[in-house]
Order: sequence, then C-alpha cells, then structure tokens
Amino acid sequence: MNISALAKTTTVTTDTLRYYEKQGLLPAPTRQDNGYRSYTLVHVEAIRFVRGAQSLGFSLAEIRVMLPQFAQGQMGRTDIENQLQTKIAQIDAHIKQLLTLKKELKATFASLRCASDRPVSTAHGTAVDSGSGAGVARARKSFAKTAIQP
Amino acid sequence: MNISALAKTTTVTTDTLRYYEKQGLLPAPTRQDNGYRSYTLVHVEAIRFVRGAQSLGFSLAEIRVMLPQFAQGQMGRTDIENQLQTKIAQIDAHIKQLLTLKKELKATFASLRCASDRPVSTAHGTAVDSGSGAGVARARKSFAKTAIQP
DNA sequence: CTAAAGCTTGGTCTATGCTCCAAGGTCAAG
DNA sequence: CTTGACCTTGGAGCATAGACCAAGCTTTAG
Repeated sequence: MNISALAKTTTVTTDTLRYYEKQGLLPAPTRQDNGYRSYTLVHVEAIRFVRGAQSLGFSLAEIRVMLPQFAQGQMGRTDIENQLQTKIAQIDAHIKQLLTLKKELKATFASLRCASDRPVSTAHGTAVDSGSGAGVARARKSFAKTAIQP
Repeated sequence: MNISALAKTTTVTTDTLRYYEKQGLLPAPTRQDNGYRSYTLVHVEAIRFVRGAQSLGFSLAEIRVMLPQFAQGQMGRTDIENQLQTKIAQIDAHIKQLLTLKKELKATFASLRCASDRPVSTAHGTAVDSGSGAGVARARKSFAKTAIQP
C-alpha cells in the first residue's frame, strides 16, 4: 500500500508518517521501482502501537525504545512492564492529587460567599495588599502541599 | 519582594516569572521607583496555583482561564469544577487504558516463547512480510481498540 | 570609586511533534 | 499528450514552555 492508503487506514497524515519514519518510529518501508514507499500490515500495526502509546502519555522518544521490544516480544518484557508500572504509578499519583484538589476547591468555594479584592501585606514590610480569604488560602496551601513536586 | 526573592521562594526561575507575567498567568506586579518589580504574597500564591495546576496536567492556556476564577472565588465555581471533573474523567480513562494494556501485554508476553521475524501479507496482494505472532496481534488489536481516540 | 550583583527590556534558541511548502518525478485518464 | 493526482526530497514554520544572552541601568559592598 502507498503512503496515502496507509494514511487513510491509520488516520495519520502522510507528513506524520514520513516524520515517524525519519524518527525511527516506523520501519523503513520497501520501495517500489519508482521510489514510492510500499507499506504492509506491519506498518499499520506499528502506527497503531505508536498512537496508542502516545495517547497513554508516552513521548515519541519513549515509544521508540519500546517499539522493537514490543514488536519482537523477546526480552525487554520486564522493561516494558516496568515502564508501564511507572507510568501507572505516575498517573495514580496524579489522580490522587486531582481528587485532593477537588475536595479542597469544593471546601473553599463553599466557605466563600462574596469575595473581596482586599490586598495583602508584602513579605518584607511594604504593605500593598492583603489576603483574600482564609478558604482560598487554605485551598492553595493544600494545593501547594499536595501538588508541587517538580 | 524583588523578582529573585520570589524566584527563590517559589523555586521558579526569574525568566519563567517574567514569562508567566507576559502570558497573563501572574498579575503584573507594582513597580518600584527604579522600575524593579515588586511582588507580594498574592504572587507567591498565584505561582503555586500555576505550578500545581501544571503538575496536574493543565496547560498554561487552561490555567490562564482558571486563574481569575480561583483567585476571586466568585462565579465560575462550576466552571472550575467542570474542568476538574473533565480532567479527572480523562485521567480515569487513561488509567483504564493503561491497565487494560498492561493485562494485554502480560498475556501476550506469556504466550510468546521465542519470537520470529516472519513477514506479513500486504493489504492489496503484494506479499512482502507477514504477522509476527497471534499474541502480539491480539494485544495490538486491543491496544488500538482501547487506546486510540484522537 | 569601582566592581559585583541585581534588575530591565528585547531578542534569539531549544525540544517536541508535527504541518506546510516548493520543486520536481510518476502515473492513470481522457 | 496533457492534465491532475500522487509521490519524492528538503527545508521552513508553528505552538508550547520556557532557557539563555546582550546591552544597559541601579544598587550594594569593599
């Protein structure tokens, strides 16, 4: 199949297909006498793998190292599983943070009726503005506590 | 507080602080007579919010629209909650996909002993290569089914 | 006074993941 | 045989989220 056919069956643009090939995400297809790329089911499935992994949050660089392992099924099995475990753990942590934040936000908004734009004191004395509500401050604090670990 | 002080307390570089300001993610600070930016706790908390939201997967563009709502606590409360719900739903879906894929991979690898590099038939007849294992094909199929919805 | 450290703006550069374009060869239909 | 669709390569451009750099003030320390 030519590149446009592959593009259609995978719903990936021809540009992206050539890009993936250049990036080593897609095995170089055989060429016809005229130089046209000739794709097979192998490529269809490789692209499915790439797009699937991508939708799960893997970068193309990560996928590039996973691809041969996945394609051949030999060795690296634990590597892939480890990577998956890591990703899952990250996403689990993400969810926990999100849920925590959600709770905090709910509590915060519940404790606010009308907000004011009163300013807060500065860190080193020059009073310019002051806190805008205990609820918000509390939520933000928790947000910071639970969510920031760059 | 000056920009470097804010940078230290928030562990965000001064470049990033100016960038956030330019992007409307940080309220423009008042200026001292010499033109230096003068930050307050408000900014500290805004940055915490930005970084926290960022670590939860929100883009700066998304955060930009959430910021005023969060800062003021008035109106938009449901907006923010809706956005959070959406994000949570997305991440939940993500997890499901990951878990499904993990299962598939485990099954696939378990059913493979030695892999072969045999080729697969092409889509329109020109036989060039063929499938590389039923287990892998099955896993990929499920992967495609569960993971691809761009 | 002078040097170092800090601040300002404005601009360029990076990586990722594409996307679009130009110039030209190939192929199928009328 | 010409038109249009399709293919090739190479290179430029875009959005995101900054990082880095230069020229030129200001402030602080010795």
